[in-house]
Amino acid sequence: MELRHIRYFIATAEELSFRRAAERTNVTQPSLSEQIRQLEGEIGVRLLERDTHRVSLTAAGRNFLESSRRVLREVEDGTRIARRIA
Amino acid sequence: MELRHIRYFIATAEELSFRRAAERTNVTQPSLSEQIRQLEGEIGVRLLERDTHRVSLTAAGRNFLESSRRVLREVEDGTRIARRIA
DNA sequence: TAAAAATACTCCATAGGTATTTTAT
DNA sequence: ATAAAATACCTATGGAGTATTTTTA
Repeated sequence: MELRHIRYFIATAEELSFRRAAERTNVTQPSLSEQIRQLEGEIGVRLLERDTHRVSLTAAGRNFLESSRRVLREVEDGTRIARRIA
Repeated sequence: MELRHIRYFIATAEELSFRRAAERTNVTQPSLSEQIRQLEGEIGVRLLERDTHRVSLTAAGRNFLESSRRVLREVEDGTRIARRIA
C-alpha cells in the first residue's frame, strides 16, 4: 500500500464517483479505478459498492475512510512540524 | 511522498545505517539512499546527519520519526479494522 | 440512449539494480 | 586498507494514458 492508494480512495469516497475523483486527483478514470482495485485486493475487503448505478461506501469503507484521513493528516502534520523545527 | 519513503526512513533511523536499512527493507543501498534524498528534498529538511563517519538523526528527524511511526501504525490499524468489519 | 465504471492494450517515467567513486577512519 | 555512503548509469516494472466495451437506469 502507498499513500497514492489512500489519496485516491479518499477522493472517491468523498465524490462517490470514480470519474469525478479522477478529475480531482488529476489522473484518468481507468488509472484511478485500477488503484482502488489494488487497494481492495491488498486489504482483501470491498470498500466501495458499485453494483448499482451509484457508488457508495461499505461499512468497512466508512471506517477505512476515517483511518485514511488520519493517515494523511499525520503525514501533513509531521511534515509541517519537521519544517518548523529545522 | 509515498509510504515507501516513510518505511525506508524508519528503517534508516532505527538502524542508523543506510546499508543495514537497505538489507532490512530488501532494496540496495543506492536505491534506499536515493529515496531518503527525495524525502528530504520534498520536505526541504535534513532528517539524517551523515557528515561524519556515522549516521545520526537531526532534531527534525527525531520528530519526523515519531510521526512516521504513527502513520504506519494508523495504516496497519485501519487495515486490520477494515478486515474485521468485513 | 447516455453516463459511468470496467477492460484491454500501449507507453514511459522512475524505482530499483550494477558498477564505481568518494569519503572518513 | 576498509567500510559505508554517494554518484553514474542502465534496466524493467507498473502507474498512467487512449480506446473501447459493458452495464444500468
